[in-house]
Amino acid sequence: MKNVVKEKGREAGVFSLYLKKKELKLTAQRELILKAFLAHRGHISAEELFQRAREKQPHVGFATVYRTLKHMTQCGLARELDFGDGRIQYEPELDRKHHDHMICTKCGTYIEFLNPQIEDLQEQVSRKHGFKITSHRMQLYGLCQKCQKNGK
Amino acid sequence: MKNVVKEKGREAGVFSLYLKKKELKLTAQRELILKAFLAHRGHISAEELFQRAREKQPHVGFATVYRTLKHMTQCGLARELDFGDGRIQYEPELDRKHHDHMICTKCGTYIEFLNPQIEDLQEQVSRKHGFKITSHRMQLYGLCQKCQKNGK
DNA sequence: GTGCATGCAAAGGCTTTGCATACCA
DNA sequence: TGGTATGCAAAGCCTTTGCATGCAC
Repeated sequence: MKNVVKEKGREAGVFSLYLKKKELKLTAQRELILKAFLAHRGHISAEELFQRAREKQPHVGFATVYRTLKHMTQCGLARELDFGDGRIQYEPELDRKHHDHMICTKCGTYIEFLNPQIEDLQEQVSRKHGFKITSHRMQLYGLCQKCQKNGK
Repeated sequence: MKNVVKEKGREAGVFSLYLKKKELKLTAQRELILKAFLAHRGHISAEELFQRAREKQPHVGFATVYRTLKHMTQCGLARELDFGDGRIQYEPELDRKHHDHMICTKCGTYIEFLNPQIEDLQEQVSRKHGFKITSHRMQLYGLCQKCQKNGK
């Protein structure tokens, strides 16, 4: 039988299944943090997610957010991003197409993009080296349109 | 090895010029750290560079290494790399062709590569978004040939 | 009930900063 | 000589861990 999870969304299903398999528990905090994470729909730092979780439930601890993010990453719900600013960013991953980022070094905005040709070439290059890719990161740094204009 | 000093290489020139321009001083420590950095010819962490500098001059300080790395990065002699392991790696940049990395997630070895087609496509994509690239990072994560075999 | 989960605080790892002294230009 | 640079240690950041208590299963 295909899909068993209905009203909760596929993510919640994935998460609880993952927890069950690992003999972990589905707690109120984990649900809350997952929900807040998904609701944000974009890059978010642990700190920020912590704030959002706290808005709903003032007792949530920092450590719990970190631990939950680890789990969400493990089961493929979240992806870690490293923009080189010294903190890890997370973004929802499940049911999102893979993509890369252009990051404006002036204002911090980012553009998501996906270029199939580049993805192909990455495969080709690694094959040539006998390397087996499991994931990749690509970030283009520079100036967005707006900042280019303002700079002049 | 006392008479070798004549061939200081272009890097030393770049560095002292940079220092002069910024009205900074060329100290023994800065020379030492630069030399150790260039001698290594590969990725190196601040910690490691600190060790190597200490071998030559036992009371070099940690902070000095960090401060010097900043300067070397500023004047284009070094490039910061972030492999996502929580520490910054540095590599010599001047007179080195730009390249990207494949990193084995099992044994940590890395392969450097450059694919002109990918570089072109990066330019194209960003142009399409009105974005002006100043630099980029691309890391492919996966298993190197050796670890693929050992895994089986 | 039994273990895992939580919250708090404290500890870790890497990097930066403050300060008195040392040293280059 | 004056202003940087240095070394040391302490402080900062982000993240992880320890521990007593709480809670899902």
